[in-house]
Amino acid sequence: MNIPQSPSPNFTFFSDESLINPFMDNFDFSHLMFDVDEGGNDGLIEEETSSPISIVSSETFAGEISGGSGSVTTLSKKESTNRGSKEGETKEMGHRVAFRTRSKIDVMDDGFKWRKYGKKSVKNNINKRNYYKCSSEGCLVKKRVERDGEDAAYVITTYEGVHNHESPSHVYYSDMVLSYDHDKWNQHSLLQS
DNA sequence: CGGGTTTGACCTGCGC
DNA sequence: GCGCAGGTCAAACCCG
Repeated sequence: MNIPQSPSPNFTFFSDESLINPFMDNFDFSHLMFDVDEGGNDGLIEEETSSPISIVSSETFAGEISGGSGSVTTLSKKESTNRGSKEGETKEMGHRVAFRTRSKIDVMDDGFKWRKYGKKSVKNNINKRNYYKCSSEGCLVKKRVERDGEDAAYVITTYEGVHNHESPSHVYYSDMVLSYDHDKWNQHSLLQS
């Protein structure tokens, strides 16, 4: 079983509440979901058969991993397996990370610069889904942001891909975050084992 | 003027 | 094959 060092190598800004106290006035974690290249089949997937991003199933872990303040779920990599051979060379879907947070604001500042490129209404959700790309040159990371259809107080943010650069925030916080991640993923390791 | 947002059109995959 | 839904494009627009 392979445990990632981070759900998204360059996405670490949210990882420590102490780093973003002002921001935490506006949201708190409800769920953390992630998907990685390897080890994406370590059992948790089984609960995601009906939906790659199942908020309900992730509740299962809420109490176990951190006393209910948050949860972690590995997502099935449906897109990659489906498209696999055809688009594998063009799509850099190595990582997909989804967060479900309770937030007053739709777009959370994760330290990266995003450019909005689309907005769609999706089925079973009265709220629109927003599509963002990383503004950095050559960086293909994408982000989807949508309000939870069942509870608009929650925002579902999905990251796809890996940044090929560091964010300003990452530079400042990397040291602390690294230590945090280590503990966090150890927890995850225990959970899965 | 450059960069970001908006928004309708278009493309693609999937289920029937 | 067709229709639907999700994802992306790109022109127009906005703003600092």
